[in-house]
Amino acid sequence: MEDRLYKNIPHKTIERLSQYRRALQIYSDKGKTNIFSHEIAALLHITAVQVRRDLMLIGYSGSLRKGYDINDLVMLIGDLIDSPEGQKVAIFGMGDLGRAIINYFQGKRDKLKIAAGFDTNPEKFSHEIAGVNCYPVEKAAEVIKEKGIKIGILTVPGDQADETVRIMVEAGIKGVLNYTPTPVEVPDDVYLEEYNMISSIEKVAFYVKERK
Amino acid sequence: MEDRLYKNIPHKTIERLSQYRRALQIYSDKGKTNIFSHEIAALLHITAVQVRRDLMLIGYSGSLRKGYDINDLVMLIGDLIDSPEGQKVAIFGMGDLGRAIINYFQGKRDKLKIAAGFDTNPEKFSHEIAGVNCYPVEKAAEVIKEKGIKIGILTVPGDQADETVRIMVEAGIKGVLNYTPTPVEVPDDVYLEEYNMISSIEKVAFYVKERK
DNA sequence: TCCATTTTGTTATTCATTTAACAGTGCAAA
DNA sequence: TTTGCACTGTTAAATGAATAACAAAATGGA
Ligand SMILES: NC(=O)c1ccc[n+]([C@@H]2O[C@H](COP(=O)([O-])OP(=O)(O)OC[C@H]3O[C@@H](n4cnc5c(N)ncnc54)[C@H](O)[C@@H]3O)[C@@H](O)[C@H]2O)c1
Ligand SMILES: NC(=O)c1ccc[n+]([C@@H]2O[C@H](COP(=O)([O-])OP(=O)(O)OC[C@H]3O[C@@H](n4cnc5c(N)ncnc54)[C@H](O)[C@@H]3O)[C@@H](O)[C@H]2O)c1
Repeated sequence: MEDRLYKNIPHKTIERLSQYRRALQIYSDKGKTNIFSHEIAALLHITAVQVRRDLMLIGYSGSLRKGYDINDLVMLIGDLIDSPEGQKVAIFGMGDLGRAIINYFQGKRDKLKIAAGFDTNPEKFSHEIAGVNCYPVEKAAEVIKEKGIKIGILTVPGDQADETVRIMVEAGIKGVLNYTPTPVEVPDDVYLEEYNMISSIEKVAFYVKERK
Repeated sequence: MEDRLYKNIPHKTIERLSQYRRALQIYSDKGKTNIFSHEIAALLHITAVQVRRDLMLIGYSGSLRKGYDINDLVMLIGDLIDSPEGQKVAIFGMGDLGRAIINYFQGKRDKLKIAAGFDTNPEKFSHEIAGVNCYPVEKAAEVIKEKGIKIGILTVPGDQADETVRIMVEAGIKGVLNYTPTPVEVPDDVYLEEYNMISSIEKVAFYVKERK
């Protein structure tokens, strides 16, 4: 099974591929058609070896003299990480962070669209944000199934995280990005990614302190 | 040198310690005074072994029958990751994300305070957010030195990231948390942590797609 | 008193990721 | 032609992190 191959790509490589694509766009906009591994590396402040290794894993070969064809590479990365028919995302919790994410993300990616927001506060229902409608959470299952949403971003208050993620999973969400400081649990067939901003800030603070 | 020890603690352990502290608070608020490794593990959805291993690394010993003393542990984690005199943070870019972070973070941590914001847009200067004043970036060096700020969070537009981080470093910032999609470079004596939200979303989308 | 149970602390092992080493190749210049 | 250079692609080694394995200690009950 060909797809199996992709399963063996390290998580970190997937993250970098997403960043390579952005970096390539910058070079492409400058009118360049080809790029060397060390140029990609410089843009991301990583090593050229790592770039080549990542590209090896996705089976792309560059030209020895001209490096990589930017268009080809952008397309190949797209083939790998994008879903051809596109994927839809829902935001749970239309507060400060939820709104910031919508304003920031919407329109950035062709194949990835925020298709709905959910909240418990009726004040949020009236107006849309960057073209995204806000629905009451009670309608989550209905809206998510109707629109075929499979990805959910969790930005409710921490004490609502468990209950909300339960609703998300129930409604058919298969990937959760949790920005809440509360770790949540999902079934095995749901992919979970958590990011704790306070930990990040404290981590930076710790290493600043230690270096003194 | 005793401090050397702490240098060998894995980065991931530092992140978890920050999360342990939050979890411990929850148990403490319930009136509990002691906790077992498997209880901490359950709150964070990790294994008890990992909790014990992390605590071993910071040199804390629990009681065989009663587990860990919550107060002692909270204090020890504080001794390790907090700076006794406190640390100050500056936000560069008082846009949607910068404001969300201030509203969210300010007041959450005793030893970590957002002490200033910086922006180029004069409209931002007039009013403060959650007690945080916004200054023009030209004043960054002055304000940062005066207040003794050592940590900076970068939330300017991507194309301003390089120039802004240069200003930060110049002004004496020793730890940077970059939320911009543009990777930045800092001197060796500055600690850098980058987080790319789009990569995270694309990563979730990728694994959702692959699991089908 | 002694044994079974529970939980800790630590060492050993496995797994994941990065970095290093190097062979191979195409081109340009001698 | 041949040599040197600047790349790529791949295998090998090193580092970092999670998991497994297990000895040791404290308690309660047989
Ligand atoms: N603001 C930040 O910069 C930031 C950073 C990191 C993490 N976070 C976390 O993200 C979450 C949201 O932060 P925020 O600053 O946007 O808070 P917020 O209070 O502005 O927004 C929370 C939103 O969730 C809604 N809500 C409450 N209960 C809900 C439920 N059960 N179902 C659906 N919606 C519900 C509220 O009505 C509100 O609109 C919090 O958990 C916070 O800890 C925020
Ligand atoms: N909003 C989000 O959810 C989100 C998520 C992830 C990453 N980001 C990134 O964070 C950054 C900010 O996002 P945002 O949504 O808050 O954008 P924004 O446009 O709302 O805010 C940017 C702010 O930076 C200020 N600014 C511009 N140039 C500056 C300079 N040279 N020095 C200081 N301040 C300057 C602007 O005046 C503005 O207030 C962007 O790089 C974005 O890609 C945003």
